[in-house]
Amino acid sequence: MNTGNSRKRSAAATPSPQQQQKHHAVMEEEDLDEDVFLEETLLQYEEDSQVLRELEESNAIKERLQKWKRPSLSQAYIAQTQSISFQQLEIDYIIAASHKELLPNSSGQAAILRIFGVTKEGNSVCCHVHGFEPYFYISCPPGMGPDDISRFHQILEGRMREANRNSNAPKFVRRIEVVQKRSIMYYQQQASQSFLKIVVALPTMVTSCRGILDRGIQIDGLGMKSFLTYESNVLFALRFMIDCNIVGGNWIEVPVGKYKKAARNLSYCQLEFDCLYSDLISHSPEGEYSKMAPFRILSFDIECAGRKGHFPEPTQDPVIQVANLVTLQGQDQPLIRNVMTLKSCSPIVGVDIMSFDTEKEVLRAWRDLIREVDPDIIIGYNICNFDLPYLIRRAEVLGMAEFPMLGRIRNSRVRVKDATFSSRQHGTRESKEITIEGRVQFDLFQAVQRDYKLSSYSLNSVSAHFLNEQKEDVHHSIISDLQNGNAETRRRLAVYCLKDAYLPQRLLDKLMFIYNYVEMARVTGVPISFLLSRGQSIKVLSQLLRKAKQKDLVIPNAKQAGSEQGTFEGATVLEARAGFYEKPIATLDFASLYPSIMMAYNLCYCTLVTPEEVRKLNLPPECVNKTPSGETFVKSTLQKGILPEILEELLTARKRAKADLKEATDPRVKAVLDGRQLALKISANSVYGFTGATVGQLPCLEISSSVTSYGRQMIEHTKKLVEDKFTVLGGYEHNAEVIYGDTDSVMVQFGVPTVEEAMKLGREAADYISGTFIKPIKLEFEKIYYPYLLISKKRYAGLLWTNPDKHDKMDAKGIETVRRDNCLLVKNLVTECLYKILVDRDVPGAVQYVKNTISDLLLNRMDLSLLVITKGLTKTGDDYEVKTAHVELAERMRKVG
DNA sequence: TGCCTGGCCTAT
DNA sequence: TGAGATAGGCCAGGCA
Repeated sequence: MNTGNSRKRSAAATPSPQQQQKHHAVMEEEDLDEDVFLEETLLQYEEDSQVLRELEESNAIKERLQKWKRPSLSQAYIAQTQSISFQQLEIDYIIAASHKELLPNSSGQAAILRIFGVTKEGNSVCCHVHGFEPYFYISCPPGMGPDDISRFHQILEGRMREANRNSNAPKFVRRIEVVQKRSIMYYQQQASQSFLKIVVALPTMVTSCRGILDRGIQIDGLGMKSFLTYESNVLFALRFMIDCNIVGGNWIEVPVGKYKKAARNLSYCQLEFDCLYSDLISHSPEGEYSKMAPFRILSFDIECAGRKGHFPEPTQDPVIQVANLVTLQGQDQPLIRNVMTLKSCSPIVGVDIMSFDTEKEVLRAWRDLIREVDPDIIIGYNICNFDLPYLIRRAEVLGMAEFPMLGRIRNSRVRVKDATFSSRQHGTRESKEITIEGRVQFDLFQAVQRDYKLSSYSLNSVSAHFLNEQKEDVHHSIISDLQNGNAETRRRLAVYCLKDAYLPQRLLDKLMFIYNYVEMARVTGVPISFLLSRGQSIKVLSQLLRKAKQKDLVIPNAKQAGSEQGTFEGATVLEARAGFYEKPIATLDFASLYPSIMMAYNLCYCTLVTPEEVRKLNLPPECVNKTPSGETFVKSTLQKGILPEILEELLTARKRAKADLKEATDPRVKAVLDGRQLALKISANSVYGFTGATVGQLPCLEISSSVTSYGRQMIEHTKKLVEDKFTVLGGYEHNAEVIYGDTDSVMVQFGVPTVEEAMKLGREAADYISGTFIKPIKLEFEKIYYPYLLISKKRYAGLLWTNPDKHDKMDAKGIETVRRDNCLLVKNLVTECLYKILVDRDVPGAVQYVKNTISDLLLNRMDLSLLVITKGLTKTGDDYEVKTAHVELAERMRKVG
């Protein structure tokens, strides 16, 4: 890599001194934030950094600061003659006094939303949004008139005051409106009914108010009455996004005249202003607005001088180096390469080295870098659970109160919270939650762990896997020695540290995380930060709330809405006729099985009919479907389900994205589109899981058990149809046999000897059977396995063919070769066996191979202990058990063969 | 030795 | 207040 070259390029990207000068003149005239910003920054240095003040004189520092800074604001922004468009990355809110000018009739404290983002020129934005109020719904008791509502309001206000005695809020319940809505639960004949929209002063009051209504309140004439609340568990920032049609990572525009420049800057952002929520224009992410702003991405890594044999602890072990890499989104070379070292460090070509005498200065310099560079996204490897908490704790230990001001809000500290994330999918994980206001944290460790199944998640092995690149070879144990050496040894450490900052950036690019995550945020509507910190269900809920809002439906907050807790029956796995098949096996698959079932049978919360209602309403049989699990849903002629509608939109959008992807030539556009089609597919598949999540937001087991019951029926139907139609009696050469099938697939032996013939029959069968199902359920011919080794349910291997000329690859499912709980020896042994069986077609040879390998190992125990790290060996200390397991495996293969 | 249970990991 | 689902194979370890 030519670092000299990239340095020149990055220098050209920042404005020339002359340009700066020009802006400066204008700015002085207008007394603008740029200038104030600079002044305040310098003041800050005087306050808390003596060393920097001394160096302030030096040109090197000025140059460095110049390079770190964002591009200056253009004239039009400064003069406020242009609307402000920016890509939003983060939205949060604060509690503060209402804006007098924008909301003259309001008083007291209010929630003010803050949207952080970047303009297409690369200027940072902090937009304070006023006037959006927290609210939720309850259904309106019948016969409630305006007087009753006003009385109800008074009672509720009183109860709220009682429950929040420490609060000095002038008012809790701002107002109660009657609105026409309908619950999303169950099919209902009347178009809508009255609901009360309860608007409260602050977001936290929603929870408190819900509690009161849950427990019940005394109402004249009605007695003690408890209320089911609706949409009372929607996080305030998400509520705002939904109501304003804002999706994660989209572009927002505030027209000229609609924004007021803040009198005092609360943030370090270049453009900071106030506006009303009703004046925001949210652009859907299409065309120009599907592009990405040039975010600033900081990748960093720290090194600590741990004591020998101990993992570094912030209470004792100092931070000795911090490496930083700053890259603009969309560029392939970093803008800044920097290392901060404790004690001197020899130069590294193309790297800005800052050396300090004390650890405090190192930490302070890093804080200053964050402030000056102003990154939108902070990345690294395991930064959320190691580097960031370590830095913060370490600064605490050193008594540096000024350190943890890393966010975009002036004088505001980062917040650290212990959090646990537990799901059946990922298990229970302890983690630290660190809030850095206005900046997105993206931990590559978390992202890779979520999105990829690997045997090891160390930075080294992940880099080797995806990048074919390894870490610099420096062992932990010698870090302290390198630090205590000289400028040369510390240079070696710095190179290591830099590489650890460089690899996460490479992974981010290679795996296209920015594109994929921004697209996921856009498709599902949640903020980007939710994608790493929250589960799958918030994404479905966000889509559901958006769709429900369009249709004037409201979502109840009840945990077991409409379904008794419990478990439900899943999919059918057809009996596996274990064996070694030397004739081609055709695989027929249902495309997106569960989504298409939900669409075909209109399964939704709002189409479900309770057994009592079925009797009461006396619905004509042609208007309803009774599912194989015994539930009733109305057909779309009476009421179209919103889950099916969401799914249709997701799947048609995916088709379009895939079509556009074919047309696209620009690699960036391609990346966006590929990220989008992936996000759309994942989203469609998680809707079913959402309805079956008994500990989720809106479980509905009637839906999920109906989905699986249709699935079971379909796979049995498919098996029967294939075996009935493709027979000698039916005019075919052989009788077809379904030898296996799982959930949405059947494996068929048509009896023909060639791949080509099997493909032809596979296609014919898929078309024929598809014709017997309701749209959009479709059975597709997918691939041929030839030969095919079926060991048992969920365990098989075969050579996979998608065209008749040559096989694509060897494919193995569920076998030791794909499992991560076996030692490498077992894995390699079995892979070799499969190769011999499937490619060489030599089953006795495979068995002999296993026996030979094992007896070799028996002869050489040394090799064994080096190679085998098995559960059997480590747990029992008896390696013989492990070997019997291998022999058994070989025996089984022999039997099967 | 066979039978059962819990833990782990995978298939879909 | 935060968490997609079930089916199923195989092993370790306890017990008789």
